[in-house]
Amino acid sequence: MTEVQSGEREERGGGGGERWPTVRGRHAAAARATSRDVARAAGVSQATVSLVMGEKWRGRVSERTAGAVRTAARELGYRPNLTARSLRLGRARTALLVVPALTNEFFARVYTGAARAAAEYDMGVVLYPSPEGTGPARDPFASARATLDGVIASSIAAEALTDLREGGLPLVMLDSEPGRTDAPATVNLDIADGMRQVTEHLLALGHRRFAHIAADIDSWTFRVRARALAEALRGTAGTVLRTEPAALDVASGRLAAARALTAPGGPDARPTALICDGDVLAAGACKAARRLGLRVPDDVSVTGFDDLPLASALEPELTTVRLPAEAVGEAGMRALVAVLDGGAPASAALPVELVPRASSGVAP
Amino acid sequence: MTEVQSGEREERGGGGGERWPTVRGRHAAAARATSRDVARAAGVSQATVSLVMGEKWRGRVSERTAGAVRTAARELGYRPNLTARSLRLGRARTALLVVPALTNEFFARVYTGAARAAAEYDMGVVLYPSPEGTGPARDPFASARATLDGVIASSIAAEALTDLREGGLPLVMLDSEPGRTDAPATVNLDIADGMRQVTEHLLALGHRRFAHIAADIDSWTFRVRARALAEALRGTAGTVLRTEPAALDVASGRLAAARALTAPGGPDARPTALICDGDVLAAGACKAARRLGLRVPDDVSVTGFDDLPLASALEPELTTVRLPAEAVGEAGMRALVAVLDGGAPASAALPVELVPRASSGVAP
DNA sequence: CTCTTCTAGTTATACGTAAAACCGGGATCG
DNA sequence: CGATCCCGGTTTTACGTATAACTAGAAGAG
Repeated sequence: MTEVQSGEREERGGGGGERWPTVRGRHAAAARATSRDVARAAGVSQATVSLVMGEKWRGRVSERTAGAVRTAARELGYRPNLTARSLRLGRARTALLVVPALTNEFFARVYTGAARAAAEYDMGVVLYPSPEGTGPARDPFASARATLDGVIASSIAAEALTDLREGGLPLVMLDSEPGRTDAPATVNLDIADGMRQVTEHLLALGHRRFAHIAADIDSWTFRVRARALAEALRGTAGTVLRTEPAALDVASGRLAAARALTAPGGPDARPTALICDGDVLAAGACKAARRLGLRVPDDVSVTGFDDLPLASALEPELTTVRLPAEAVGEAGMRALVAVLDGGAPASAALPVELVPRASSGVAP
Repeated sequence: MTEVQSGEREERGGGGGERWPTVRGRHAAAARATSRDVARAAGVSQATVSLVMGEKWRGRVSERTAGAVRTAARELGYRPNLTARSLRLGRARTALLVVPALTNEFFARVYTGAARAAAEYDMGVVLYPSPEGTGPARDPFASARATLDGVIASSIAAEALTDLREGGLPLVMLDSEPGRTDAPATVNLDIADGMRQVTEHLLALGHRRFAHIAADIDSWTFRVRARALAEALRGTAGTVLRTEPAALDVASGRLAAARALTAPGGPDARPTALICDGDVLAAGACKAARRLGLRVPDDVSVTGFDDLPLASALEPELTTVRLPAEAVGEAGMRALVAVLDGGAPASAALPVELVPRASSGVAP
């Protein structure tokens, strides 16, 4: 693999040579049949072909002619040029989905849901793996190689969205603080409820001393979790909550959990439940516990968040919160279409679900 | 969430109403400045704007005028309409990436790599989560909402590609049988070498009785693994290989491994190493071993494939084979660009790397 | 019989851009 | 001094489609 440094590209374009590596000439594929070719073959005008292909020929074209056009189209292997169509219509039927990182399965699933919903509206979704994806693509709108009708931004801080707003396109925010943005529509997960369910599940199992292995990312979803956890504990007397921040990977989770489990005060002060902000962190927490000679869940319960495949691959299987990622993408797409149709701004919050498994048990 | 059945859509479009839910009218955003607007503001012709913005004004436009154009463009917030540009140029600078499932992190990483490489060529990548993604999108070319310059297909059986070939576009195949297709270019992983490394690693640890927990998918990558494994064992006397097929999930891996570990012949005939076709299967295999009271790696070694984050989240951490997924996507994109530039068909095989970790140890 | 309406199309135009072809005038050259 | 060449632009055209505006003929209305 040749390493390619894609450093600063000069804006003035001064020097010699092409601005980009050449991708020249048309390939054989460019010999596609156009609507005019079909028209010629069918002995009609181009407009008629357009009418027939667009299924808009109610009373405008006879059944005979329409049949001839369709036959000709099929024989020539005609496919309408979507670029030309987009230009003509002024709409590309394409949405841009901005996600932090596609390798996070949550976002892959959001994409899947969005793409599925888009297909129902004969729309497409193009991805922009965003800000933190440090690739050379700087401009979301240019990275989409087509005109865009709208933008769906998932889990992006409202502040980081200024360049998206700049485009002036309809914007739907997913998984972001409701009300904080002036986006016409938002779709959120009821994260607070998820955290509440986790907490109550553990309280019901008799736990009183908790540690929150908290993602050290300053975003809405994690702030909500911390708040919901604190509130849920408030209802029960004699609870203790300790918070340990961690980056979102296994190793950090392990370190944070180790800190929580070895805090001064001895075994009697040790938390009996580790509430983690993600399954990945929970995996680390399990490691930490085992390394300290503690059994999960007998000595310490561990809970995750997200319900990744990882959660059921671990041993013991993780108690976690299932997030309807596809549904988020789907709802986001529908919301965008609603906005494009001139609908009123709307917000939705999707329910999440506690999945009790083997990593949580009665308090020791 | 409203459930939406997106069943068969009639091709004839007979009935009443619109074919698709409406997405009508232009949004406020459509009031974008065009090159003509910029021209007017700068007091030049549209052609001049095009020249300046295209960085092709070597000796054609004076520094003064170019400056005026750029100023006007900035003030009007001008962004060239990529759809129009694509139409004019006959190339969309867009490639279609066909993957089996984006939720498989391998493919998410392939996409990431392809997108990064694409950006270097000022190209874009649009996804088509393919055949098995049973969504309503049937037509890869229509699902991309733009004209395409080429197609990159990852891990798709050559037979399933007929409708991709039909488009007549340049095609690059990733991770597929070299020579089997007439694709102008292919990029493969040296899977055989990976399996060889695993086998030799285990042989060196003294293992002689193996079980191959094999993906029950009939694709090139898995056929190669089985063959390479068998060949690698051939060099050593007294080795035993048993094959257990499994679907690509944890539960199936567990069942297959359980079958392998409880086969008749008692502990002396039991395999001491489980070679799994994927980390997910390996996770299942570890579960099976532990459930049978066997310790990993003391009683039985387990190896995976892929080096997903899962591999290092498990306990013990998995010995596995790291696949340079981003590099595959990157090389695929570069190969496509080469083909578009009229280059000769080429094939590449990328090296893979054994990552020895805690799940493999000396034979008991 | 004339006027309207309907049918089944056609002609013409616009979307926004890139680039080929053109063009006026000053400098250069033989 | 006339022909040539560059410089710095402008005019024009084409990409492929969708659709508004038009039209020729037939049928029906009054």
